[in-house]
Amino acid sequence: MQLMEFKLSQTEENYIKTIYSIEIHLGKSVSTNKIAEKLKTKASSVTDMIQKLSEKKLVNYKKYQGASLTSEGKSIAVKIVRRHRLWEVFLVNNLDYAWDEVHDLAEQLEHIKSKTLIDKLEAYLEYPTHDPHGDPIPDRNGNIEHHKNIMLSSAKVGENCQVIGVKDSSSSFLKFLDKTNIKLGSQLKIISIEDFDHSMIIENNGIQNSISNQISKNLFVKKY
Amino acid sequence: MQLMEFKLSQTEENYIKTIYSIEIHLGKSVSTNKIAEKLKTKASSVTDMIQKLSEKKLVNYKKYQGASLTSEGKSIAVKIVRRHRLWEVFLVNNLDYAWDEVHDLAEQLEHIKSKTLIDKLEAYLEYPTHDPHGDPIPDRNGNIEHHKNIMLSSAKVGENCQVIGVKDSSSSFLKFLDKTNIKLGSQLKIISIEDFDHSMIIENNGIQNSISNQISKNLFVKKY
DNA sequence: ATATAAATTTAGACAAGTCTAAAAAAAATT
DNA sequence: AATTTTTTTTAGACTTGTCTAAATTTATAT
Ligand SMILES: [Mn+2]
Ligand SMILES: [Mn+2]
Ligand SMILES: [Mn+2]
Ligand SMILES: [Mn+2]
Repeated sequence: MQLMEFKLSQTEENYIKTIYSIEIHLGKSVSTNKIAEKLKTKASSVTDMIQKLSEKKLVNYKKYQGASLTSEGKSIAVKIVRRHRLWEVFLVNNLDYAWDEVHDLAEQLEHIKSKTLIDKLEAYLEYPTHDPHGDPIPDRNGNIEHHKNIMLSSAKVGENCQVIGVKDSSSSFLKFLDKTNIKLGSQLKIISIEDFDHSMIIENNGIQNSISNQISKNLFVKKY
Repeated sequence: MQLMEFKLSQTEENYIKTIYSIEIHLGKSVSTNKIAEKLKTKASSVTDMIQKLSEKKLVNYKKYQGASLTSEGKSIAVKIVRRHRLWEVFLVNNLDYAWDEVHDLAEQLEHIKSKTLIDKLEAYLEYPTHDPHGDPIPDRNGNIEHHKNIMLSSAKVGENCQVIGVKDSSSSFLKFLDKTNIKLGSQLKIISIEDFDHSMIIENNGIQNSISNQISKNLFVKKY
């Protein structure tokens, strides 16, 4: 059966993307309330929409059992994520936005409909593999690299880590990182870990800083 | 009275832009039917919308008298035109689209809401003054150059003209120009004009071509 | 096992924008 | 001036997506 081309509304796309991101995160089907919370809408509205998406075979749904994406729904979600992240790259690399400023704009731009636009944008940006927050960009066929979930918080004293992504993309978190001079690529050495609250002293560029567990739990790193 | 910031829907913006372009063209208030035709909607829908825009003081409206933009409405329209044309420049200059492919995409992109995006895009594009069809781009204060309405059709035998814009931006017209090797900046010499149908023989880059009146009426030129 | 609490779904209403059909006004013809 | 035609407006219905309030189901706690 060939992939039908769907013309989805902006709203439908937002629901699909939201279900996708929660499902990835939790690894199981997504509750009505979770979706409502993330979309800042009401549970009753969510029920309506997932029933509609279920009729379109984009969502698996049984009453009171939560929702999960079908493979077709997942493939649409990945396309939306691809558009979102490529636009974020453009905004940061070309238009000189800071990494904490681009999310809301990308939320709009990801819904622009065109058969050719995103591939042309990707070529213009020279095929970036990650967005400004370190998240992988799916390729044109929907293949997406798996984020290895190593958080800074799991590192041990004496280890060296390189920052490769942020879990929380909120402006307040990103601005804190700017202030502390932590960016993608930063090389951090764990000097010590406080038993009581799991805060860490890290060395970054020769400078030592204390970092709360709240922070270290939101930084993806790779050890080296 | 200070300029209120309006949050208009995409639909409202499209009505305003449509009224603007017809009003500019005709120089008088715009009939319900004309708007309906251009927006491919029904007259009754148009009546509803212009009444709504009238309540918002963006449109002057008296029953059965057609609609015209207030100065506030006009200022909004110019902003939309600015966004449209800057996006068209980006699509052609940076993403390698042809000039006949960008209109529908710009129709979507012009509705992206942001206080900063368009000025940043304009800077990135290095402050272009005209879009790919030769139409002037309003500056950030809403000032827009007046197109001098000299059409190629009004040129006389022996005169030299430079193409500076197209009146019709339809894909079929633009593709015809591509085929005939006429582009913005092309220098045309009028070799002869046929009395019967006002078709012209023009010389372009050393090559002579016959051009119908339909064509010459849709090319903005300046004489030199 | 029952009672209580929490989550989910249904029912009914509303706003935005659209449409068709009918009524009213304006314009064009005779 | 009266009639016909065209344009515009109104009335009522429909769609998408939202909400509140009430009903139902599932989960939790006694
Ligand atoms: Mn984002
Ligand atoms: Mn991102
Ligand atoms: Mn255009
Ligand atoms: Mn244009």
